[in-house]
Amino acid sequence: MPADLAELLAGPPEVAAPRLLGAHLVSEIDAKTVRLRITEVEAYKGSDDPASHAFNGRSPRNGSMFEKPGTLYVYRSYGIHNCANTAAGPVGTGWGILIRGGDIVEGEGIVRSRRRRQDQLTNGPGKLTESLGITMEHNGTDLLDPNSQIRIEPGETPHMVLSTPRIGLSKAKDRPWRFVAATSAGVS
DNA sequence: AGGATGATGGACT
DNA sequence: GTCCATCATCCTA
Repeated sequence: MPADLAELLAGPPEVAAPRLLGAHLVSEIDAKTVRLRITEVEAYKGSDDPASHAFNGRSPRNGSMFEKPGTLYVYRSYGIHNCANTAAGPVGTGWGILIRGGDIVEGEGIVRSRRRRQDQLTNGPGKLTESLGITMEHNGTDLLDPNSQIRIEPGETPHMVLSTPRIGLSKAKDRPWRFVAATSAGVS
């Protein structure tokens, strides 16, 4: 819960990502509001990061990650799921933060109507986008604009943050750029 | 509780 | 043709 999200996201993703934990990801689609408290993120650092989609430069697919910090980058994963990132860092760097998980603050009924499975609702990047109704058509949305259908808003600071290697990668497994909010109840 | 697998689209060689 | 920043389901135990 950075004082200023725009300022935070303008910085390097491995610094901004852990501080994004606790912020809210809000979707307001078809007059249905879902609000999540972000609990799990991963940093990707463009041309400095072999695991990043932006490692080989800008392309039609990853273009929105090169836009201003706070721009939503949605990509299709394994032909089935959508995953949501926010652009970070100076324009043109291709740095970004993948939003992997969150806790539902508002709109659980909406989420349940969108998900077939009724457990494990928002604890993975594909599940999270399905729960929020985020699709490719939202690619490029300004997450910092209060008028956007998909937004990030300031939230609460987690008590503790854990960092681990990122999930599902074959490259750059050494970077501990996955960040998880730990509560007093425990972690995962 | 944990490992294997199929689904499926787009980017890239 | 191959490689995925995944998920749900179907096994074996």
